[in-house]
Amino acid sequence: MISSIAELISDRIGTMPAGERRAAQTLIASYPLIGLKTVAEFSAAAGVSSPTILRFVARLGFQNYPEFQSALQDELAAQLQSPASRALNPPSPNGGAASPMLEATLDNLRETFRHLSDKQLADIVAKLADRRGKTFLIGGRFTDPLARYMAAHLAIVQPNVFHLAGQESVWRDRLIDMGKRDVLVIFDIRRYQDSLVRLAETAHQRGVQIVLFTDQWLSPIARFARHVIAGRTAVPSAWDSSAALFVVAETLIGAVTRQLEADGAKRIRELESLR
Amino acid sequence: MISSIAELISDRIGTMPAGERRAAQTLIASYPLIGLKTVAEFSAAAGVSSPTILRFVARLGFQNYPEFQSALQDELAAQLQSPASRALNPPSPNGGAASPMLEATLDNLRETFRHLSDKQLADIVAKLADRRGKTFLIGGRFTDPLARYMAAHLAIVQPNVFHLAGQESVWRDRLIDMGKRDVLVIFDIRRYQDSLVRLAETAHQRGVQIVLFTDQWLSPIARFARHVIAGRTAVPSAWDSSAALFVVAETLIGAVTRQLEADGAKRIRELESLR
DNA sequence: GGAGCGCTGTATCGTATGTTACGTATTTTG
DNA sequence: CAAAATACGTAACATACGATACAGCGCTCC
Repeated sequence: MISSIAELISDRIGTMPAGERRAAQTLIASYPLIGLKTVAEFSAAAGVSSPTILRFVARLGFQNYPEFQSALQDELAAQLQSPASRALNPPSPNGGAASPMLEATLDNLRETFRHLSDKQLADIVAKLADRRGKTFLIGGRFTDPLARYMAAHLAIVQPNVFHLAGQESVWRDRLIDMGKRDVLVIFDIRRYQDSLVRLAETAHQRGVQIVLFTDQWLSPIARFARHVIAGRTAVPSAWDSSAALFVVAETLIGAVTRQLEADGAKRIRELESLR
Repeated sequence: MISSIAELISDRIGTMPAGERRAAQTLIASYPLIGLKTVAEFSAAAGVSSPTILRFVARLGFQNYPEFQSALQDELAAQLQSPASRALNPPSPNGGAASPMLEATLDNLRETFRHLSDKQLADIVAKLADRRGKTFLIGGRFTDPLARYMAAHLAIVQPNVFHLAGQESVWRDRLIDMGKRDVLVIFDIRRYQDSLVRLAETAHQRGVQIVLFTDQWLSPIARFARHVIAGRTAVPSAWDSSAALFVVAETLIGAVTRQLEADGAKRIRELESLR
């Protein structure tokens, strides 16, 4: 079974004429980057002419050069999705059925945070900790519990935190309460829910800042969002995983709490004396 | 010091207009692959027009689109050269407040699963997938969302799954419905809630099997529980983390679904035909 | 409420890119 | 050794890609 293009090449390199073999070797040498550049650059690097490059990719079975490049990109995508950790990590000490799930989740967490900058988090924290506005939270069919989880914590450290529960018609009416200073935190992963998109659109029109938790394919709500957190959701299961978004939510909860403490919010002091 | 383009983007994303910000978010979400494709594909993925993409790369300081792509490719090249360094990267590339939280969570996950035997998981899965009994789920102040999350999934793959919501007096009455064949899944971490303990005790007396998700110090409910899942909760935050329990829950959800598929449950087949 | 500014998309343009045809060189085979 | 077949590069071509000019729109600030 030949899975990668590199294998395909080494499989057929024996049957190639001299020029094409040089192309193959050049590509393998700095795989796969040369293949992503233009035919002219590739041919120059290999020291052959451009038609030779094209004949080379044709021999590999591709209809044209762009198709070849797309294949390389897809390969790269797959490689980047599941980072090297899988190759490094010792064959899991706990070899059972749980382990692939755990490994995938660990990867998802690392990848999610790798794509998340401190600045972005800091911006969101600043907005959430801004006590001048209200905070609303809502999620989709499977992610609404995450909205509840976040709301449960935030509502303790600051006032004016509301989880939008119940039927669509109910929380749509809450739009009246939302204005420019307010934040709407939405959790929405595939399959994206129309009702949430409509909510987001209306809220956006009212000037509400939207913080969106979504998956890496980005909910259409990203269009209206001020801040987008894209979490990895792929796991070996029939369901997508929201674990990465959950951990980001916990991180934000912690950071907002710390921020409010730093601000010396009276509420925090009162809370501590209550305990 | 700004080294990667991703950093550059998150640094300036705050100063960008809406359209360009969408471009930035799209790129970050599946970094850096979209940026290697054509302007047209990039713009389509981001849901903006091509000129917006070009303005976006111009704002990042690139003279033209090809130059931007070259920069991305160079970055990729450096990354692919030393794949190990990226996965390990102890001096976190993202050294701020988020990282300790992430590290602690990763540790918690690993530790939690290390203390979790396959057999234990298998037993719980078998019980949850047993269609002869009903499944009830409930959680505490902060963990009830986890119960909801689990219920939302389980209720799809099998009938008779109920989340106990609302006031204590309400769900206490549901005890009447519970019998020997039924399962009660309880989430309870510090500070343990008396109301849940009382519920667990009564349910236990009625012969209900209890599956308890708790922290490493074990809720008093452990005394009545048939199965206990102890998750690590310590993180550098004012709050405890439920992430480990969340991931165990997702693992169980996936395993139960797989089990039911293996059992050839009619419901699963019907579900698939519905989609 | 009105004027100005900035952002965004549509449509057009020039060009760099991939593609192909053809002629020459090189190798292979009878 | 000759003749044919294969391989390779040059050059012309067409397409699709990135770039730009312009107009419409919404927003902010007087």
